Amino acid sequence: MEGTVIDAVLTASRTLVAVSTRSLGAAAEHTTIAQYRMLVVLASRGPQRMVDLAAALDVAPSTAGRMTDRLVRKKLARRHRGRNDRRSVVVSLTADGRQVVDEATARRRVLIEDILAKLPSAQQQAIASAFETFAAAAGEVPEHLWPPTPAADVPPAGVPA
Amino acid sequence: MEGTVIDAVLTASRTLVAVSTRSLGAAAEHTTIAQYRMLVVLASRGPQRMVDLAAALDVAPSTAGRMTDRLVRKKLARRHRGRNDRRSVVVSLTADGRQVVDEATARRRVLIEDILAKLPSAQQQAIASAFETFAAAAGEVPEHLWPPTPAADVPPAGVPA
DNA sequence: GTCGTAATGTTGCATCCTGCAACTATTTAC
DNA sequence: GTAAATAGTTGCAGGATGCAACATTACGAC
Repeated sequence: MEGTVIDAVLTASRTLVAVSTRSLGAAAEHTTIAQYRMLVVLASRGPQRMVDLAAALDVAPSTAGRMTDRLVRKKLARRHRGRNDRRSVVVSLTADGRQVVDEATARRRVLIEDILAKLPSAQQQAIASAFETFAAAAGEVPEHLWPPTPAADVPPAGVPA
Repeated sequence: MEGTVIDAVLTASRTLVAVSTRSLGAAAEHTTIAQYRMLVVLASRGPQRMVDLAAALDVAPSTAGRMTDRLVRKKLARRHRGRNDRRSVVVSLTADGRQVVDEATARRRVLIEDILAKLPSAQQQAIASAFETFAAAAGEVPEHLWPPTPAADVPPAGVPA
């Protein structure tokens, strides 16, 4: 394959990674990147068991558990006991947690918009098309139907207390 | 501005952030992401004063200092005393440090190549063009002339010991 | 030249992130 | 009904991070 193409993607990659990082840095006052990643998973996939959450984040269950502790302390997430399987713990977003995710995404949009605003409309279209193609090849879910599930901000089913 | 364009970029952004993360996870055995970021800055900008390094990474000087401690312990970086300004400390890469950066970049190239390989050549060209335009608008240095300076792996000038 | 101020790093302290190993509570398989 | 697998939590250890306090060095005003 031609190296030039990869070079172009690699360059843009650095840009976007930087944008994402910045959108968080200035973001939620005291929400860390790790915590934000967890919020995003919960927002996009809905309430998750601890194990699945850990797997989605690619961290050890103990890490996911303690991260959940902190999010709960900040009222960004909740812990529920699974009723089918009483071993399991289900973590879900609170309204506050959802808001943090929404705001961060909004900030990122602004940063990207600032970059695109420098270009004529025709080039913006070309970029949209190319980026869509790329994301599709990578098997990513397109933004306009993201998050995949509305992710109801409630426990999976009636939980006693 | 049209939301669709931003959506496309945002989607591709998630893809690339994931790729970058993965290229490190499997990467240097015990080099963390933070350490890797520092190595990249040193590789791309050459030896840096502690203050500038901290600014480039957007962390506090104390963090940069302690991160440098760890990199030095692993023989990936060196500490020098500035001779013009004896307050300053200059950090530079060792050959080992440079190698870590090169290997991570190579891994990332492979991941991106895997994605692009699914597309016909024409689309690859379109992607290259669009990504270049985007990166240029963001003011990023293109990959084919990166790192900007050869970043000589030596102290800025004759340092006594 | 001397004194006050600014710049550069480092250290102490607190908090978060992380993984591994050990342990408890449940569930499932035989 | 007991053994094995699964789900979480806790103890322990090390890296990442920022803020405040401190020592050194440089620079500017006089």
